[in-house]
Amino acid sequence: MNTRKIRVRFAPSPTGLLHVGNARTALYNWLFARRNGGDFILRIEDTDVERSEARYETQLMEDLQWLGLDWDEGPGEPGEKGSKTKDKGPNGPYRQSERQQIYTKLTKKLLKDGLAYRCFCTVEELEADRRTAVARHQPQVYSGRCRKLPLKAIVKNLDAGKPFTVRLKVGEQPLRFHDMVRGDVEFASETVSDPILVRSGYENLPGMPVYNFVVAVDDALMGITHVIRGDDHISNTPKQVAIYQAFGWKVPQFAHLSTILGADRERLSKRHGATSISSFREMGYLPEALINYLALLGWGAEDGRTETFTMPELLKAFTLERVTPSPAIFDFDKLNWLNRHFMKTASSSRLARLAWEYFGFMLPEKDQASDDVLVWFANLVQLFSQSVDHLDQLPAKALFMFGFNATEARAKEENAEILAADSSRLVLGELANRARAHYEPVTPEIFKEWMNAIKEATGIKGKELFHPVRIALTGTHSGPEFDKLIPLMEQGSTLRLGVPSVRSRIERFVGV
RNA sequence: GGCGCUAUCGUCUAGGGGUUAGGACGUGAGAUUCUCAAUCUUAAAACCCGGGUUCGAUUCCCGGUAGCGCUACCA
Repeated sequence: MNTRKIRVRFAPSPTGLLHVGNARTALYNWLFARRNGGDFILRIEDTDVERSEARYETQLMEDLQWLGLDWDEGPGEPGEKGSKTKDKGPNGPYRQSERQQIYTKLTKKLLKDGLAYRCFCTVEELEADRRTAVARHQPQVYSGRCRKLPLKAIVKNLDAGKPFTVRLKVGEQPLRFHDMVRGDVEFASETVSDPILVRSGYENLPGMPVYNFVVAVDDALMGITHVIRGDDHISNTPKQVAIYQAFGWKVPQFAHLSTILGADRERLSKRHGATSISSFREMGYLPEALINYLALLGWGAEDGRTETFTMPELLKAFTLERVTPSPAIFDFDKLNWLNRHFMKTASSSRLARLAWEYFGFMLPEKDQASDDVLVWFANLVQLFSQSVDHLDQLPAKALFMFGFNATEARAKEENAEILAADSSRLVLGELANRARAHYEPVTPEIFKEWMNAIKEATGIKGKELFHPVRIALTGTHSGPEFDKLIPLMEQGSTLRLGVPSVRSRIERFVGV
């Protein structure tokens, strides 16, 4: 029955970093739009002048782009740090701060049509009403005192220069809307009462419109067909519906997404650790892992078992009908699992490119690195990324590749214990003998021969054999397989990165 | 206080009037490996409570409880 093109919007306020909750809202909007051939609109709700900052707006757009969520209409592309950009799309402006005249014009219309009225009640009066309402166990709503103010009284107040707010006249009928996630929702009109549309102001100096007014106006004027947002807006929705009705606008479909909670069941916040998209990026999470995880937080595939999705797969599978209404706790473990999954499927060159920055002084400037270094590093990243949750953990794991402190390795408590054994001394002695007599690069084959020979000569095998050798080479008794490690060390030692060769490691550790 | 939303393993979820209540993360055990990670196998683990409807409710209805949200001239 509704053949209008689907149009959805994501409307963040630039008062801080984009966090995972909002990012999920953006994702669901984007998926819904893309899947149904609709438009995804980005609108900046920057009416809170105190807290809004242009740099957050830029950051916001960069975060969305990083996630792969592009918009059809909105404030252009992110500009130079915090500079405002030109609108893209025919329904702008897309910043609420630039839409004031629109709101003022519509307020006048409402007033003229008798659908809204000036309210001269003071904050103190309102506060008193509220207190009595609570005492009487009644809803705290506006009494409607100024609704029936005779014209004479209004003129008198205006002449006296009294400031006023503008309130909407809400009718008797219950306010209903359909929620695609929760079904039909209904509010009795007396629990909504006459909401303020415009803050205190004067005839010649109108006040600022309030949020509920501007969202409804913007959504309607921008032709939004589906409002997908957080469930903290459910209680606002009847007010917005009343506004739509006053203007005679078609009420959109709503879909209210559940809250994302921390492990303590409180709303997820900075207190729970990293929650902003940019912090996840900085930690070396892959965008596709975050997207996949966010998709799973409050939605499940139809087959009830698929957990990993690429973006095209998500696009195919996602429907609003399968979004769950109950709140979800953010599970860092599962995110980590997904990130490990996507690190395995990512190409080693991409991983290497992303991981480069975490290695700081260990590596040369990226654009000055030779191809040999690039290839070597890609191999290193591929090997070590198997044992990390996210990329920024890589340098700690691979540190021993770049330098080797024999004294420190010996001093470590768990190492000292192993090294103290007679068998270890024997093994390392044998190893040193072989290394001394060997001037060619060590291959995994040669290394294997050494180990076999040592095993024969000493009768030591298994842990007693490998543990001390691993410590001598890497400084710890855990790490990747020697087959992979040995070539990496040998190749690395030719690259002027300060990577010690196998032989030099042994020499440094055992002594010459 | 009022209004609203929500309720299946620890977590994310599937399911739905009769099921061995399924999957995934995490956890335990085992296999593998020199070790860690990975991988494979395997185990433990859930329908908030009380009424009603019904031959039968975890599923439908009502109530309670709990959590969360809104209750602003914030967004």
